[in-house]
Amino acid sequence: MSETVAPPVDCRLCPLRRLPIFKPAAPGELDFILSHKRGQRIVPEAGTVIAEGESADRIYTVLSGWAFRFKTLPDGRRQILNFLLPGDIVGIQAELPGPSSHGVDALTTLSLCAFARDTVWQVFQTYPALALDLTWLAAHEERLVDDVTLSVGRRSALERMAALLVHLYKRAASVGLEKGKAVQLPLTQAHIADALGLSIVHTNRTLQALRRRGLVRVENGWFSIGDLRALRTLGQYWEQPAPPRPLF
Amino acid sequence: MSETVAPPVDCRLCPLRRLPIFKPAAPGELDFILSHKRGQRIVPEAGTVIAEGESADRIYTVLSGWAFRFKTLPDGRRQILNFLLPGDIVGIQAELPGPSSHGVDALTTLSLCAFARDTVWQVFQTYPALALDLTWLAAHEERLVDDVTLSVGRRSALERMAALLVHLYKRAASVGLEKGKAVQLPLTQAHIADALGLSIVHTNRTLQALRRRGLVRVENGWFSIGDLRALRTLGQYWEQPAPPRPLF
DNA sequence: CGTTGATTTGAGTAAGATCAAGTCGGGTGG
DNA sequence: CCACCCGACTTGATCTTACTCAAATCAACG
Repeated sequence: MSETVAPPVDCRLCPLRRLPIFKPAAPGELDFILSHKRGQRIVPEAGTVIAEGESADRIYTVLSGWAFRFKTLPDGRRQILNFLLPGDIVGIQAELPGPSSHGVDALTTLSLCAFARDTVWQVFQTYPALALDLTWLAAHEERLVDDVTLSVGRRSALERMAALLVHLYKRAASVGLEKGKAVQLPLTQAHIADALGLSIVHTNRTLQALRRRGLVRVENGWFSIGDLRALRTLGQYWEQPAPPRPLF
Repeated sequence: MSETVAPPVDCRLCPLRRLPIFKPAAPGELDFILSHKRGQRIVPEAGTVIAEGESADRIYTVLSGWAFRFKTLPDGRRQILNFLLPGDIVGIQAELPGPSSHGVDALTTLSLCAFARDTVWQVFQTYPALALDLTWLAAHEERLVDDVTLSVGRRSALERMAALLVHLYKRAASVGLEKGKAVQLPLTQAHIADALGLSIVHTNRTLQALRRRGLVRVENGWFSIGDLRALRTLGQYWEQPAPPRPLF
């Protein structure tokens, strides 16, 4: 897997920080983060960020691109746990040393800001506020997984699909990936199936059902929502309004 | 809901700390924790610890008893996200102020050690190592939810049941709830159904299938495992060996 | 005893899985 | 340029798992 490590992007110029969903960094924090940064890691489309069951010595922030977290059963069945977009952090949940209980794969070319694992400890020792931010990010991720669990456990296929699409659309839009009324959706139907706990065939038919009803449009990698209200109602999906989130 | 607030149990005498799965507290930490403790909260069986959608001003550690975390859809369908046993922490994931995205109910009479929410911030400011422990506990919980998601999304009913029972047995045993070869299982089949994303009827039949095969025994609230190896194989469930965990 | 909640059983149904062929592009090599 | 290949997507048919509906049993409890 051809990978690149590029010179670090200067955090003070980070394009993500200009987005309104991220809260501004406190004085000093940005310099601290920058000083601990170990460079960019570029993972190609479909590449492995963290292999399931291997221990990683880095943690990352997604600078650009899409990825996903997953687990597999010994016999190969895979469940996608959540998706990672710019601003998300990769690998704090593996805080305890030892093998990662999940894998992370890239959906698109992925640019990651890399940090040594023990940066976490430095943060806790010297920037309690930033440490709390990290914990916030971890807790936020858990919340996303909670939602997925609810979906997979208790929503019908159609409802799951509706909820997932609204979720992804909103998240992509919130990090500036909306172009007009559409966002790029770099997922194959196999990914969607693994995220929803469905077979590929049924995923296909379910997606078609939503299309037929005019609720969503999907065309060569882009997708847009035809009727947001109807999709939300169908999926019983309303995310709680989110205050600006930290960006590590 | 009749509730009690009792005088705090002295953390230095906490019976949980003697269990081998918990790592010893560093000097000073125990006094710190004790000094921030706001007393015991006793929640009766089936009582509400945190109502879904309400903001809680406390966080808790489970001293004794069982509870569970759940989410519901607007139409009432419920998904149990994970179970809480002695030593687990309740409510850090709601670190951001605002309504809790999940509810917590007691399965048995529950004894909780209560702390003010801003204790978290105090911890981060004054005991970085303890703060890291809190984050570890949060990350650990996420891992449990990851497992549930995998189960609900990709395991068959029988596999899910097998995996859940092994999981619960091991956890109960690890906090000293094993009596001989059995542990008390304070769940109704409705709880199991909501944890596995199944209907009650199917849960019942699935459980019977495991019983018929001699893999588990369940009798009036107690349960024991007939064939651990077979259950693990059936459920494709092997937890990773866990180092001693922090206890807040 | 009567009530209530939990568990169990039976019968019929439906959602979603599986199996098996397609189609439809976008490359690649000849 | 064209044949072919491969992966993603579709479609149809059939099968299974798990859901729903309905009712019976059972135990605890007042």
